[in-house]
Amino acid sequence: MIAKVIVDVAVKQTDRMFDYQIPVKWEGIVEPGMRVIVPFGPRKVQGFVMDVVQESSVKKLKPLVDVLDIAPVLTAELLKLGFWLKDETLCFAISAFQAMLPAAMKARYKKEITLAHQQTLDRLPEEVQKRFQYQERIPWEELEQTDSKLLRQFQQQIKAGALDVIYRVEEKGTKKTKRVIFPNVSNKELSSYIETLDNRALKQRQILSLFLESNQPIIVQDLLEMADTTRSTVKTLVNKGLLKEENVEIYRDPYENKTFAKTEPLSLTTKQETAISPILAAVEENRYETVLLHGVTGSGKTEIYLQSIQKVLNKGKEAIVLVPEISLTPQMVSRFKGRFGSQVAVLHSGLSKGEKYDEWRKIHRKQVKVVVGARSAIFAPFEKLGILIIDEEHESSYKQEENPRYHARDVAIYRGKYHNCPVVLGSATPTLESYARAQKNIYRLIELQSRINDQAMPEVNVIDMREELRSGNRSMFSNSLFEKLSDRLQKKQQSVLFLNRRGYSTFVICRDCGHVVECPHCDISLTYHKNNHQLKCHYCGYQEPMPRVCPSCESEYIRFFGTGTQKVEEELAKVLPEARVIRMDVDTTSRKGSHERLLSQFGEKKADILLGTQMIAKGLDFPDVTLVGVLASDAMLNLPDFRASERTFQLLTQVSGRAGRHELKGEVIIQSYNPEHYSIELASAHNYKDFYKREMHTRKQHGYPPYYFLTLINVSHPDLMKAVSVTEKITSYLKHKLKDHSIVLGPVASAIPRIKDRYRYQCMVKYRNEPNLTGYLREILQHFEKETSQGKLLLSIDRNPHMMM
DNA sequence: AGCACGCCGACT
DNA sequence: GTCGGCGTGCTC
Repeated sequence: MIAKVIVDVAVKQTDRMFDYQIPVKWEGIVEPGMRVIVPFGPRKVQGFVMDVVQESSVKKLKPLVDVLDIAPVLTAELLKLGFWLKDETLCFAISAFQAMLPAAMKARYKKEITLAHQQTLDRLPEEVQKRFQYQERIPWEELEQTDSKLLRQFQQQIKAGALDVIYRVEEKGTKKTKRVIFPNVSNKELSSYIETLDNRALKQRQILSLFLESNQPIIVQDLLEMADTTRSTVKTLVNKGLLKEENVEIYRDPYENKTFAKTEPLSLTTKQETAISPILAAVEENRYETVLLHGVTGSGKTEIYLQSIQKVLNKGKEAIVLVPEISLTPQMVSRFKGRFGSQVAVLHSGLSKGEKYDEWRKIHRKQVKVVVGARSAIFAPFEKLGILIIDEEHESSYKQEENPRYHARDVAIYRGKYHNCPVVLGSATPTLESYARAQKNIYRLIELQSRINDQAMPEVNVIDMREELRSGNRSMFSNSLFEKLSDRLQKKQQSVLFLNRRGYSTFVICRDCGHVVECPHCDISLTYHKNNHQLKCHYCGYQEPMPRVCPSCESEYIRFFGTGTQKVEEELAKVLPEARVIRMDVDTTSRKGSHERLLSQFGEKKADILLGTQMIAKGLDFPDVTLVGVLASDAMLNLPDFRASERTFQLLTQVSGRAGRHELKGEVIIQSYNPEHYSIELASAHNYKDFYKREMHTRKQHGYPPYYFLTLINVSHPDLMKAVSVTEKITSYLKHKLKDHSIVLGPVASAIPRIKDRYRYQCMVKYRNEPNLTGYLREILQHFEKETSQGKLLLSIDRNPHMMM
């Protein structure tokens, strides 16, 4: 039997199947979707079995050397999906498969040197002998670090056959095990043995009767505790052959110390009833359908998800729920765990590699029926999917920004069609793409226009910051915001202050000559970090101390500019010294669990003001928050991205949704330098529909999605001229090949023209119908293959880009 | 990606 | 004359 294998070498030349002989002992065991270890050239690599066949056109096949899985880790569906992803995103097959599995399952490769078989040490050079004194195997990296003379000696011995090179493949993830004890004989024998026990053997008797009662394996620690005894007693019984010890694999449960209050389905409002019925119908009829659930913040979308999932579970099927990375807060997790208990696995970036691996294996072993997770959870290896839900459908985190550059929404729809089940996209601010599809009846549109209990939407005031400036207020808080903050402080209500850092970073500028300190390797200004008084580049990590005088004109008036959360915090302390502030940003939430901890502190009312970046925009639901302030609402508007308006609208709507979700009425203050901009005006009026119409109009005018498809080709090279000329070649090739009404733009420098000493150029294609474009793009990759594989030239193609930079 | 093979320049 | 540079091509 022959296995067709995709090997773990992500380059063009090996992006195909290689045939291997399946040794007789594994015939019938090796199946498509399993991981194997195969010899590849002189070394060994991991691979995925794609198919098992009878014949091969290759003459001398090597046998595969190991099988890593008992059951396939990729289902037949996922194998097919992998090739679809490869076609769709122009990535290598191996990259597609690796994206579907937890990182812990990726192979690690080790090269080591050992003494050849039957070789004695004394024949080797002294230096070499020394190295083998304390270890049988010497890691290759260790040798590479030593002097070249020794390295050469080793190489000679390898050539002479006295030393062997061995290639090992290891799994990154480790399985955690625990020792359990269980009876080695029948219950009958056990009880009869108890009779014969000496009267002094109290503990032994106790232990054995515990097993008679429970009839199942007991973890050693638990057993010791239950019988209040020590290892030696247990050992005695094991030695007598009555009990047996064994290691069993256990799962790390990231939520093991938390209890989730069991929740019962809430009774739905009439509006929710109407909204859920088409979803339930699709579940019932095993019918694929994509439903766009457009519900304002606080309209009760989650309860709709929960009850739809309940229906799916009742049918014996499984569910995947995607939530944006950032909102995988305990609040969201506990709603799912509370309703479905141990049937839920959670997959998000807050977990360690090992924890993710364990959660994934729960899915693989069908021990759970519901997965709640970030983007990659869309690949959960379920085989009886009954529903796929993407909450906050518009979130940019659903698009992967590295190969394979997929969008979770597309994968969800692929899987929904495969499993004949509904896909639900939920959002208060759907992407224009999705809403347009709903308008064209490609998706079914379900709208929830009002909040639960008809709670009013918060009142939104837009403050013109130019006016403030004119009237002499140069602080970052408008008078109105300041007054409201003090008011809440007095009433002992809470406020949330939102600072959008993207676009407004704390760059350093000289007030005399206007010189801005930039990164020497990237064309971007450095950001000031207060804690260590350093200037840092966000793209390459370069750091330098904050200069005391301007590097250009030596003026002393060099200051940092812009508003970081740290700066806001300081200002707050000046104007509202009595306010207790919790600051949430990358700096304060980098440690594991700190995100969660800060939020719960705020929830316990240990602070009056929550100040933060993007990460506090979504999903938070605190009853005493009655004021939300957005400090710089238009920071994003000026980014070089055709979605800037859409992002601003989404963000403002999301942020406003944080206020007044319960009995207390909410109020929102939006500070802006562009108050008349339609994103800001319409967001403050809670008017999605008009925003949609308005924005669709601009998209049509400028030839952007949803009217046009987009493909972005990024070229980067250390040599500026080379970067330009390659982009130029690509651009003219595409112009030549594509239809006249398709638009090929370029070569243009990227928004950040240089990162890590590489010049960056791009070519953008706008088109409506180009069935052969994928082929042309493949041609381009092929044409530059040699140059890209040498590492100097970097080409990346993004079909449906979300980041234009 | 690794690794071997092979062809040119500067060294014991 | 050999060592070692890295361009080229292959991996079932």
